[in-house]
Amino acid sequence: MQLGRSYGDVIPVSPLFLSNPTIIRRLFPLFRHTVNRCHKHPHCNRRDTTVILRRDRLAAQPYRKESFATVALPSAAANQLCHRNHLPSYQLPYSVVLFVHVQLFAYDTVKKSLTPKLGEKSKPSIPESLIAGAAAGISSIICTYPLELLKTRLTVQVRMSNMTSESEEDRTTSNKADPDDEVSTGTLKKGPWTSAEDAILVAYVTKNGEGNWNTVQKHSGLSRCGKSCRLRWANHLRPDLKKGTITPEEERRIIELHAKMGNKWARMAAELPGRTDNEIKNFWNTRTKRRQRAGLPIYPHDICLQTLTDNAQTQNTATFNTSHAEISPNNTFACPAVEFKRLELNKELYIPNILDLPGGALGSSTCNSDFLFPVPKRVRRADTYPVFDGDPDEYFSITCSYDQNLNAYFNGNTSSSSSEPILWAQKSELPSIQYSTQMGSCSSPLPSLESVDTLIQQSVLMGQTKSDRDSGLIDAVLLQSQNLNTTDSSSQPDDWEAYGGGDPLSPLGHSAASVLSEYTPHLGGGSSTDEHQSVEAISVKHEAEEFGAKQEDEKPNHSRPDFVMDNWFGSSSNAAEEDYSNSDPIRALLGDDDFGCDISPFHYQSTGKLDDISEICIGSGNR
DNA sequence: AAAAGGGACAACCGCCCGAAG
DNA sequence: TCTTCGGGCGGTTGTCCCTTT
Repeated sequence: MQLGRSYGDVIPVSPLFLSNPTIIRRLFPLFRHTVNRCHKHPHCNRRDTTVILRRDRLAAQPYRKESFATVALPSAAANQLCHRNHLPSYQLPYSVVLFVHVQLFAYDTVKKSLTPKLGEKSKPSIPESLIAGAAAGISSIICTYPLELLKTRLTVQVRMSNMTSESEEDRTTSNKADPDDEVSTGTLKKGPWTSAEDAILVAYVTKNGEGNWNTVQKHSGLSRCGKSCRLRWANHLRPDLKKGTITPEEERRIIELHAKMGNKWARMAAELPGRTDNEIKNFWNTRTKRRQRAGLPIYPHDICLQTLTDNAQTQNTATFNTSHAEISPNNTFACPAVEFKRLELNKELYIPNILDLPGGALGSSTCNSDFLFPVPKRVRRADTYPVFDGDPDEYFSITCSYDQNLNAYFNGNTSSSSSEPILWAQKSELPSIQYSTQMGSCSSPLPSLESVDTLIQQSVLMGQTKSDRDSGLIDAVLLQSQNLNTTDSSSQPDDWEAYGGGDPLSPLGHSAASVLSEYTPHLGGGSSTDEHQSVEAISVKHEAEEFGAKQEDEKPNHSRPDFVMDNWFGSSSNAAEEDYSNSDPIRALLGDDDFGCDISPFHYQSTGKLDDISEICIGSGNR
């Protein structure tokens, strides 16, 4: 299967993925999949399923992708899953879960930790913000990535598979460049971003919105300057970014825009949703270079003619206006001499065919000289714009030849192409360099591979320890609380219970989701009203709209995770409730069904349904 | 099959500009 | 007027991957 430059979007999944109806119903629209026999073992009845993320649909439904997260599995379970599914050991299985599940788990974990056991002395009163912060922290480190960042992870894993035995020398080098060193020294970090930094930035922007980039460092702990944060967000992490190569339609639009605007990449990006100025600039420069090398014109003739016509009309309009209205100070008719002068200068270098030039440059006196002749700095006759070869279809016959599937996708016509491979390449979400020095062996990724992973493993395995309170985070909360509460708190009401409202099982009035979104320590800073609207609440609103908001009379709390799940997964039937109450959510979280081993000794009183969990084995796909 | 070369691309940095205080 | 900040853009670098040898 040809996937272009990027192969990270191919995800072999376990059979459980296919057997879970809710996952299929909710996730599969985001994927294309093909089922293949197991080639490794001829007599094996198992079928491999190759799943490809459909980023066009992800982009069309941003609120859905926000609501899923991936969770790393403990290594033992991961190895077992790989073994069962005949996957190489370097492929790390992940669970795909609803983010609200993770939040609920974090909530209950914190709650359990802070609730005094029978006969135990009651704990000091703990500020709500600290409790919520602890839950938020646990949630964030359990979640490996939102689904949208899955590809980043995929790329890393593929790299790991290719790294057989990196020398210790390289590790030493990587240690020297340890970002922690820079953090400790207080200097601002430069260079590629790590996924951990990305996660922090995403969390910060999700919480506080865009803008005030210089405060990001102060409030989030990132050792990055504001501009670096802004660029990272704008060019890489923004959820509305359209990933993938430029489509022919976009390409044509870029050409048109460039013919009108010149190198105004930001303005062009504004006309192309999901594309960044940098992306367009890179595309244009590459395209220009390529076409110059091939001796092809920069602008197809039809665009030249179209722009020429447009500008002629504009000029007529302008002429009409100038004869009937006041002459604006901005009207460039006021200074034609400048344009003529520059035109003469350029004529000395190259007298182009009319079709070689952007129509805007030719037809309008309002254009600037740079765009009139966007020639390279070192002008050689062969490097200037070649004469159009006269074939009107030359340009788009090339691009359209591989675009039929694309058109089907972007036009929403998927029926005819559902069995076709995705032919365009997907962009890698992170610079590859950032992992290259940190990769260890294939079978056991180094903790330094990603600090996030380490945290995840620790977090997921937290319950395997003797005490749930082994979490340093919770200990820190307790410690800080004790510092804050110098008075005896035994007589004070249980804030946690009070916070949770009347429901002894669920976080009711302040759901875990709302708690997490409302109180996030070290991230708080702004105070806009939007900050109190959790991502989940937003998702619920979208979902409620989509499903007609049927239960208005019941006036559900839209921020409640159980409301989310009811809306997403249809029913709140008794059977479902029973199922949920009987399940061990962490077992489900870790894909227990598929492992058949005890990998989750949590004794967890669930507050949410966790019947829609499944694994994704992240690996090298077709490589 | 392996190595080398080169194109394509992503992403970063630095400089500059305009707006706001 | 100066400073700060956000943003735009050009240039550059490093990596991936395909093609050629």
